[in-house]
Amino acid sequence: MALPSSTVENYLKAIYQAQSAQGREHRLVPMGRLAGALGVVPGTATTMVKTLAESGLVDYEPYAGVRLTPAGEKLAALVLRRHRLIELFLVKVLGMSWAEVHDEAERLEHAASDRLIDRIDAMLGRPAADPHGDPIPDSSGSMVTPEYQTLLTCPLGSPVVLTRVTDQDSAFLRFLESSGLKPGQAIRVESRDAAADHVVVRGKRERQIMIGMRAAAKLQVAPP
Amino acid sequence: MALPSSTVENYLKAIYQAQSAQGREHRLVPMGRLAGALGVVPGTATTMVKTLAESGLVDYEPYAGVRLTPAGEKLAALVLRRHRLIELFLVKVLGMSWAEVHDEAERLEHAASDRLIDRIDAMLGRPAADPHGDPIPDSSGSMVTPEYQTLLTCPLGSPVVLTRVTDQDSAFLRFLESSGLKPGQAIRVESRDAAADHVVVRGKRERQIMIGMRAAAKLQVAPP
DNA sequence: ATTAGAATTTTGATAACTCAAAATACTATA
DNA sequence: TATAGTATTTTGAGTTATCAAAATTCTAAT
Repeated sequence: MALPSSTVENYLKAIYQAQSAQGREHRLVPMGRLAGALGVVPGTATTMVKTLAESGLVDYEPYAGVRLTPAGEKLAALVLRRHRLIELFLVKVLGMSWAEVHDEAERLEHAASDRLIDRIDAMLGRPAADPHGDPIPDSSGSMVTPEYQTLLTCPLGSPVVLTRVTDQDSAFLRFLESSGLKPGQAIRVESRDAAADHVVVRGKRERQIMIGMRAAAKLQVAPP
Repeated sequence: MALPSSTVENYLKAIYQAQSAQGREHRLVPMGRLAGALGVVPGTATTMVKTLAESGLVDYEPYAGVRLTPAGEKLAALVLRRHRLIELFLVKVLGMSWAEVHDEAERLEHAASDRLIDRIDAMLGRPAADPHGDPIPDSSGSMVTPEYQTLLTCPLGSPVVLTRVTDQDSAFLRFLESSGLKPGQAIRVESRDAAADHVVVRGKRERQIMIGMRAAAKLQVAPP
């Protein structure tokens, strides 16, 4: 089969991510959601998804949604692998900021050869996660996704380590960076106040940070 | 003006390179040559060149050929800058082989942002030339192209330094690499024999290498 | 069960790039 | 200067990916 165009890669990636975002397994991604994620009108997504279905990369149920086939899932994982390795490389080797690498990787992921990706992987020591804590699939496309607690669900008061940030918005990332809230950082949740819709976190050098609950749900943590 | 598509960038680059390859200045590049360089049929090149002319990037004279305008030349130089910095980066930082970086750079040059390119440039210490000895334009698009002698024209017997290889063919590059003939290498031309169509070079560790004259013309040298 | 409203699909166009092959213009030689 | 041969341009058509807006289908509330 021919190389997938970068458009195809983007559709597969978006479907993959929408599927993971929507709870567990075999859930169909509705066209509206997919179109929104890709910044196209729904009709465009419908058309494109039908051709992906003909290539055997997705299962498509009219009026219901799409789901990746195993073949599509593998391809999507390889795109994510490229994306995440590139992000980590840009941060670690080129010293770029955590917040600015996403868009860069978004373009480079379609241009980098497997050979280059493998060099990068080797140079970084076969890392398990990117700068956001997102797990990096291996070269066969398989990935282990640990289940973490979030700032909303972890025990109060105990020390935990920030492990993953599930939002790529660069303003949000800049805020986290300026607050010292990067993956790897030891923190603890001091209090939660549902009425005030906030969580208070004690971070780096005992600094106290207040975060809205919506945002707090995007910060995942693990026991130290 | 909108970002040029990678197709436009490739046309400009090809015109630039054809112009430099064809001796001096204001020479028009014929459509056949351009089409050949880009791997498209001549009719395609004609059509595309007409739209480039409408954008003010080239001057087009029907049946005669194309030439870059100053605007087109600047854009082309910036593409070359990206290409050459990426090549050097892949060799120096990622340890890729001299012969394999060209194709990689060919794709990455359209995806890398100015910001990334500047990081790379800084990390490499604002280099003047890429692994082939091709000069790297600065960020304003200007470039100094030193005039070198070639193995066919340099003095016989005197030590010289290999400075530039004007051929990207990867089989040729692999041959050079295995012969120790990389830019920077000190060598001297021992003899030339027009009848036998060869040049004898004394290279690294006094090793003797024989090269056809066609190939020798592609190796440029400078006084040590 | 109907039906209003939302989501999805269809239809008809468009833009960028390409090719094949016919038509045309150049050029070099006889 | 006529013309054979080559290079270039034109024409007509195809591909991929997109949008706007009309038509259809689904869904949830009455």
